[in-house]
Amino acid sequence: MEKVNKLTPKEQEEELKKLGIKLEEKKETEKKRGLPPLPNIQQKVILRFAPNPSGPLHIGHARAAILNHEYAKKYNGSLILRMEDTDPRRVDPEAYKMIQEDLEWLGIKWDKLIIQSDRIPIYHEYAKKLLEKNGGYICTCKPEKFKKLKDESRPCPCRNLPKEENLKRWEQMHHLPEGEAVLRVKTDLKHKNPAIRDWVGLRIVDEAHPRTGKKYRIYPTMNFAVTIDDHLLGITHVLRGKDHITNTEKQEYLYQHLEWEPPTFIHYGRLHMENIQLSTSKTREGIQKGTYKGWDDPRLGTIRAIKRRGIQAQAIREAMIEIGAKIADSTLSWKKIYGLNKNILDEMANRYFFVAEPTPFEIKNLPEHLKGTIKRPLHPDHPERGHRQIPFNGRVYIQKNDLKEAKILRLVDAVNVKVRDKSLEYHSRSLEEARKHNARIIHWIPMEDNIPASVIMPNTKIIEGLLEPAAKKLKTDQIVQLERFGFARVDKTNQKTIFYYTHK
RNA sequence: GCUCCGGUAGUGUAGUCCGGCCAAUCAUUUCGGCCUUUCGAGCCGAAGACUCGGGUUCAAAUCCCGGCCGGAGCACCA
Repeated sequence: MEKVNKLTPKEQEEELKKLGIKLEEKKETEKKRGLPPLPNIQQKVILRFAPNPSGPLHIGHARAAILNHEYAKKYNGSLILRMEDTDPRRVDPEAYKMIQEDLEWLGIKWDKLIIQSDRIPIYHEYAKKLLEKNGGYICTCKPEKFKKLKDESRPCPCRNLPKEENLKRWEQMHHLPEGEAVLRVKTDLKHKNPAIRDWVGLRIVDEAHPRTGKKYRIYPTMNFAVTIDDHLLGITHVLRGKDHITNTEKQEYLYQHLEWEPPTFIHYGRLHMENIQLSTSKTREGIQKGTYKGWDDPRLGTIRAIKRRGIQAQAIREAMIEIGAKIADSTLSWKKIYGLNKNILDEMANRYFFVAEPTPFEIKNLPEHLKGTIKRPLHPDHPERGHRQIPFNGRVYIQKNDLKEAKILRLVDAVNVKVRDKSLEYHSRSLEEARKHNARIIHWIPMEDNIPASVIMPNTKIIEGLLEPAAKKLKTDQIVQLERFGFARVDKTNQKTIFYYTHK
């Protein structure tokens, strides 16, 4: 083993060739990765992603969206984006747009967009049908009274009304004040889970809807609207969180009443994100209080925050595919995301010098002929991308923390210097000399030609510094590696270049 | 409290249905070496797990029972 490790990569390769061994096993196992097959594939697979438009998407939504999208692709099926806005009080009018932006960034394409508030008449129509089939009833009981009866598995007086009476009550319901009547779906009053017993399908809401105003007063509940839509849209598989397990059970009664075949339901566990709370309502609160700067505050787990930090959609996608749709909860670690992201970024990000907390020096006794311009590749593995030029005249900024305990330093591609108290003195030129003295190789910035910059860290701390002149060409959204500092995304490029730090 | 569900390395995941080929997969992570004018990348290698206790069986990560731990639901929210 030790012997092998001492060999250079090339020698190792040659050794392998001699022995007739080929390194191809890795590729085979990679092909095995991916999502497990979906059960009950008979016809064209139709899936949906159905968010409540109450804010932009976060990493938890990304899982639902990506999983549905991946399965749709896998089976050449289609994906429907459905906005579930049947509670006027829980709608943020901005969210319709934000959700679509977030999905586009994630690389998710949907075949059809459905907005439930456009479909209220459809739900009313099926409400009537349900009453005609005697699968539901209009209940005018006080909530407390109904709850008491329900908990004792007893029917309320409204339950056994004839359907003609229910249809009449349905018409009257349109003029009743909020809270006075609901349409209940008949289930099993003896069901061991009281929540399932005769659940509410439609209710009166006296609140202007951001999209339809006061046009409607009777809105379906999520369970009612979802069932009708999933059937009408031909959804074959429903992939959703395990918090919907009892909803699935509720919905099954409605499928029975309407004599429809339910889709295949798959529930996955909760997704936590290390050190981050994902709740949209709590995030909104934080923004209103001023704790967060906005939906894209780098401390948040929203898609826009992650994007702003330079995380690639592909990294998120890979992580989600790996987590999959199993029922056990899982915690996504930043390390995992960073690792996946780095694989992508390292290849694409060009390199630049950024000196944090710059300290100025004039190198003493620098031979005149060593002044000039140094050239460094934009990417060490891709010389074809070109080079950047950095003027060197002995007057430089270097990073404060590079001076600690340093005796001899090499300014990369330039010269070696001796560190004395608070000054730098020319020592030698060659790299070999630097190696001999075990000098740390550090980056630097010319004193006359540089660009002010700051890097916003994931905890919102700001690190001030200077950039090399070639960084003038940087444009917003480009991702670079600041050598020896880390990857960062260009956020603004005015007088000063502003970066968002991605990771090491 | 009641009802349901889960528990494989630091994290995620494969294997669990149909017990043996599991001295347990892959990714990420961490560490060591090689290479390198970035502490990056690459290459080589290593570390690290079946929640616990019983039972069934020739044989258990896998089947059964119980404990522990965790989660979900118990709305006129989604």
